Amino acid sequence: MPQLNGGGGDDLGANDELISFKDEGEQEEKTSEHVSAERDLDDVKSSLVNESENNSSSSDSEAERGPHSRPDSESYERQREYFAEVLRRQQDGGLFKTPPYPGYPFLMIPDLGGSYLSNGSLSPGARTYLQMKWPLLDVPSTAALKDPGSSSLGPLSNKVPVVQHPHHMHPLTPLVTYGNEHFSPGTPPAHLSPEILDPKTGIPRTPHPAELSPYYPLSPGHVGQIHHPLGWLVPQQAQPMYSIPAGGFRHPYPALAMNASVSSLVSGRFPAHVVPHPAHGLHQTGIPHPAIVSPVIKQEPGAGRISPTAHSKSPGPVKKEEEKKLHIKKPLNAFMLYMKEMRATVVAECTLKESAAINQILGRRWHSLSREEQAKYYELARKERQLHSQLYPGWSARDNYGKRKKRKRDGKQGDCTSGDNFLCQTKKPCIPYRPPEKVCDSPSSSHGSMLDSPATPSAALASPAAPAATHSEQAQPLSLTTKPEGRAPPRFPPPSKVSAPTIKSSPASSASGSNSSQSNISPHISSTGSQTTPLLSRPIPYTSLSPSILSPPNPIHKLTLHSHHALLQSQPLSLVTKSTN
DNA sequence: CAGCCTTTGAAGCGC
DNA sequence: GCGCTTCAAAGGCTG
Repeated sequence: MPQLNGGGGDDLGANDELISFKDEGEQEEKTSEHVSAERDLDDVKSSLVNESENNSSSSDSEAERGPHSRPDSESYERQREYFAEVLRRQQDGGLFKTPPYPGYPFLMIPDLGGSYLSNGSLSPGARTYLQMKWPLLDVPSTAALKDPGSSSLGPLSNKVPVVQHPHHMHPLTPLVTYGNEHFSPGTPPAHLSPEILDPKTGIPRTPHPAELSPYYPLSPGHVGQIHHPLGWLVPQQAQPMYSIPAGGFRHPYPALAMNASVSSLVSGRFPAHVVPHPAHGLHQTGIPHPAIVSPVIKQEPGAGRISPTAHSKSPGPVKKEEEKKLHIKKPLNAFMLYMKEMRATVVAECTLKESAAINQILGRRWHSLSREEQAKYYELARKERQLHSQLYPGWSARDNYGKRKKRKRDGKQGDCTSGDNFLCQTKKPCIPYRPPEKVCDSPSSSHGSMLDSPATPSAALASPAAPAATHSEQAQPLSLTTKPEGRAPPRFPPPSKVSAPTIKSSPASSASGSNSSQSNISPHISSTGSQTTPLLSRPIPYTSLSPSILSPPNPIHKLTLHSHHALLQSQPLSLVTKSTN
């Protein structure tokens, strides 16, 4: 299993906080394998990369030795250059002219414009190394690496050898939610272009996205690998929320991952260079934000589209046109992050695939989460919004309004006019969603009475981690119409009613001030009973699903089950969940 | 094949 | 300030 080694290199400076990932040699071996594929191109006998990788197992690390790892390394001056370059590149997009540190995967980009040595090998300066600050967790089959297409650097596809380890998610993994379409082949990073020359033509070209960032090479199939849902959050790992993970390549903001130190992320402070150029919405590194989606590319994922535009040097108008097409997605909220994280688990547990059903379960589980657990997601969401706003200062959620296909709201409302006005009072009709063959679907019939008890006791007891009180919260009565009967009142009483109104702007800040709000919870609990109003007499929604399934085992939940259903409580909730299978 | 379903939260808009 | 709407993810389903 992979291990985390705090502090990848003493010389990393800002990178000190990065975690060097070393898989007991396996990692480096695979990286070496990766590098070996490059040799098809430059036919290097004494591959510096390989050397560094092979030597990395020795006591001396490349990081420590720097350029002097090479026997012919001469001068102190060169060593100085080396570290200067390292530091500079760390702040400037992660490209190295010298082999990166061992333990960190990288892509070697031959710079054919550079000079060749007399022996035919590339001079050290003829390579550019794209440092991956997050180590490779796994490397794909050699077949993939030795794919002819990958032998030439240019076409390093998105399938570059990065596979996320299923059990170690990057803390930000759930943030990488902008789909795989981000890597739109277009949008050449201007400042990187000079760094990469087309291996065939020698003409400067725009690097393929995979060359720029390996953080998003995962196919959708890889994304859903099962892992401990909160593995990266659990305190015992003692990792900061935004620490570099063991497994994560898929940083939502690759550019930031490459440029901003973790501490900057955690603290919320962003180096000036992180702030993107407002004009085009791309980070300095040229790596598009994952939230940026080009509709065009989304429709035609084929790589063929890349580009005339990308390769052609015609910057001007065409480029602007493409930029106009960029779609910056909204940052994910806490629940979305949670869903991303937990979906695979729920799918595995319940053998469900339909997102609607899964989301129902996740919704219940979300409410059953402890305050602290939710707080983590709120914090993540807050940071994501923060990053998003940093990257796209001028972006507004309004920009995306109407970009989706218009929903058939008119149709729905038309239905309302036709009858069941009760259902029509809400945006979401209270029609239970029941996937046909739901293994996880619980004994809705046998335990229907469960619905009468507070759906999520913990929700009633635990105060939120302080999400910003939102309209959703304030409009909770509306939500109740789609929730189980007896659904707990809003866990997060509107600040305006409970605490300082200023909380709304900052979930995190409200989290810190949640204590004050917590004291106001019990009144809300008591009000639960009074909630048995017409609203609750509405058709029972999906929540016929057993709470034991919908909610993860939870002490509070157990307690409630005990009080309401001693029979069920007699067996562990987890068993109850399993038994449904 | 576009849109729906389903969840919560964030944000925008109109009143 | 409140209520409503839209969008964010996801993937099967539907017309």
